[in-house]
Amino acid sequence: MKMSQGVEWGLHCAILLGQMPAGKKLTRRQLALHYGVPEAYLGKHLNALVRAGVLAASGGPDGGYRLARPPEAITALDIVTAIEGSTSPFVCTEIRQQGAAALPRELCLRPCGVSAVMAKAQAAWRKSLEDQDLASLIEALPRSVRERIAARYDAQSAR
Amino acid sequence: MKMSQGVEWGLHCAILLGQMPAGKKLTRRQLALHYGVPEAYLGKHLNALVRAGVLAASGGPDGGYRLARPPEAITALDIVTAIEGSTSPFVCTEIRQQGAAALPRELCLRPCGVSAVMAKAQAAWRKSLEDQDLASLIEALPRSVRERIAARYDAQSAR
DNA sequence: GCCGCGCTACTCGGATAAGCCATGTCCGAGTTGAGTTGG
DNA sequence: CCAACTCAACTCGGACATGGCTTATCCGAGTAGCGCGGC
Repeated sequence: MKMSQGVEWGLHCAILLGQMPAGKKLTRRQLALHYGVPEAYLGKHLNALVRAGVLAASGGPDGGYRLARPPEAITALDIVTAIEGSTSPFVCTEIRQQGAAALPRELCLRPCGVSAVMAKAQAAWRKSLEDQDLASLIEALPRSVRERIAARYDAQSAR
Repeated sequence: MKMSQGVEWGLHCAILLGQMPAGKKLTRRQLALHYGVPEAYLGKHLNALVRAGVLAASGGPDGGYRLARPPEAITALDIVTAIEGSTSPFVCTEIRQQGAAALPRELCLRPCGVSAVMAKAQAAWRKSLEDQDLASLIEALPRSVRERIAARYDAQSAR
């Protein structure tokens, strides 16, 4: 099992964008240079975030990405599911209904215990991510780090 | 992100083996036929469970697999990690230390917030799986299902 | 009748090939701002 | 001086190659029971 690298990128980019003053945008090139990641591939993941309604993109000169909602209204789960997909990593193929000892349909109305256990664990995982909003992630950054960011992108800011 | 199919197989096989009377073994062929899955590939996952100390395998005539410990001492997490590996699906590549805005080493002594959030979610997932032992999974099976299993593998049983 | 040995059949285990998804890249469509020109 | 038009550069977005991991399979090493032969 391997999670897409884009999740890390998306989270960091969202945290970075959340520190920008209102209206300020960052291009995917800026984001890619900031973290030293391939620009085009990063764009692919940013696009997924736009589709999910987490980021907003605009084209043309002075275009770029910004948060589509205030950081308090964006959870880590929003970002992860936008990039990674909302389908559970575990898929129950109902093997209890297959093979030589297949159970008849009427005994399989309830989900099997295996599926239930995995679903429960997945729910716990999602809950943990849902309880973390972007604002708290930004607040948790050391002051010195936030100052570096602010100094780098002061850019007489908002438009 | 996609979890290996073998996790489902391993869990079901462990539940099945846990219902056998003490000493009774099942060959990988029996297990594969029972669930209608490819025998050789199933063996690969069963082998992983043996390496992890969850199952015990024996060769020769009347060989096969059995639980290495009583069902109460085996958790769902044991089985999942044995097959899926114990490495976290999320790997932090420390992109905060890379790229044009790389942070100096002395500001990165603590793990970054992103890594912490993902690790916390992963811990919640593991905890959920760890709280489920094999015995409770077997107990949760409908009585009719357990009877079918018993009837199928009565085989004057233990050796 | 009993013990030891060899054999055989059966088991698992690791080394060996295809398929699919994540990765990585490219070029094109769309948009916005600025410059220019005419009124 | 102002407004509208044209242009051009810059942006993102989707279509196109590549690699690694999961899947799938085969054959070989090891083992335990069984039968046979000798004592």
